[in-house]
Amino acid sequence: MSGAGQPPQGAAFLIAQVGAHAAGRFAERVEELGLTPPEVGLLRMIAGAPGRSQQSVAAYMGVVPSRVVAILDTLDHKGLVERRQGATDRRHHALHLTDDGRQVLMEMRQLARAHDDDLCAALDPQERVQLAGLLQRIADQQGLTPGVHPGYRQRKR
Amino acid sequence: MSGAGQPPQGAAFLIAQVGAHAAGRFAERVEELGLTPPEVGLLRMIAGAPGRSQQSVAAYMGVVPSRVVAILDTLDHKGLVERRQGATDRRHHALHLTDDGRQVLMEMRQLARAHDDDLCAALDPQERVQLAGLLQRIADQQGLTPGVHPGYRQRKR
DNA sequence: TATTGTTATACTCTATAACTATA
DNA sequence: TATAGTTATAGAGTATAACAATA
Repeated sequence: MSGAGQPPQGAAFLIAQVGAHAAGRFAERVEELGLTPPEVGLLRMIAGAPGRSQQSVAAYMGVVPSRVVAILDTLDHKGLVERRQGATDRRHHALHLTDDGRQVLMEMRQLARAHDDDLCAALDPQERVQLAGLLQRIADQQGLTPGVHPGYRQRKR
Repeated sequence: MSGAGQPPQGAAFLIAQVGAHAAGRFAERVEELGLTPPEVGLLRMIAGAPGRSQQSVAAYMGVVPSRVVAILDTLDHKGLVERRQGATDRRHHALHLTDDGRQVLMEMRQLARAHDDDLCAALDPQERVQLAGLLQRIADQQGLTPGVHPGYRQRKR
């Protein structure tokens, strides 16, 4: 019942704490679309740069190629993406969204906006921009890849 | 190689992205102390409120009691915590840090400060306070428990 | 021989459920 | 009968490694 009586948290802990909360809430929301966060990430990636190979996407997302196969299998099975076999090199599969995939992506973006609004309900619009600006600068300085969530990443070294 | 060409990220995504990065970096750091993030969380919890039972700690951290047993076993084996059997009710184990545990906790706090500095290297001191303030307000409004990282949480509903 | 994608396997983390000892 | 802690088990998520097809 009683608090832990600790000193005020540093920025790093707060970022990790609120970040994990945000990721969890987002996962709950996209579950209503029948998607998992890794699937959403892959969908967004393909939408932003259609035609890329699985190896390329795996490298960009920082996951192992076999992981992309697994995620892609579920998206493929749901009819949201297609793997088009390369004409010049038949080993390559060019990744594209289907019409259904584009539709789901739009719903997902709408949901993401609602998620954003809920999470930032404590802030006024100006503060929200301020927060995003500060975080973006940290992201840049830390060398994070834009649009890539490190949550489902390959272990380092 | 090319970016994904997406629109600028919303605050929620940035929080989750930078938060996951921060958690990952922190995990790498405490690994040098031979600790995992859940172990660190439990250490901090016991330090902040010594003598609590395992059930009480489990409820506060939002994890299942058997999870506390597992984390506690490793901390116990490392000689950082002790379970003192309750005098009035012998089912209760009152949790306390050992001298070694207090020592490790101090090292951990030093390490946390360095982590904080590294993560916020892009910001000046004033901006850092500003960021922490904005995040704290979100944490409060979202009902997050102070000092509890939701990363290793019980699944909801 | 090297590369793309795939399959098979193992490992880690966490929760659920059954169990024990106390109350 | 109920509660604190424990043990046993299972599931989800992810990586590693072996493999097949193609270059």
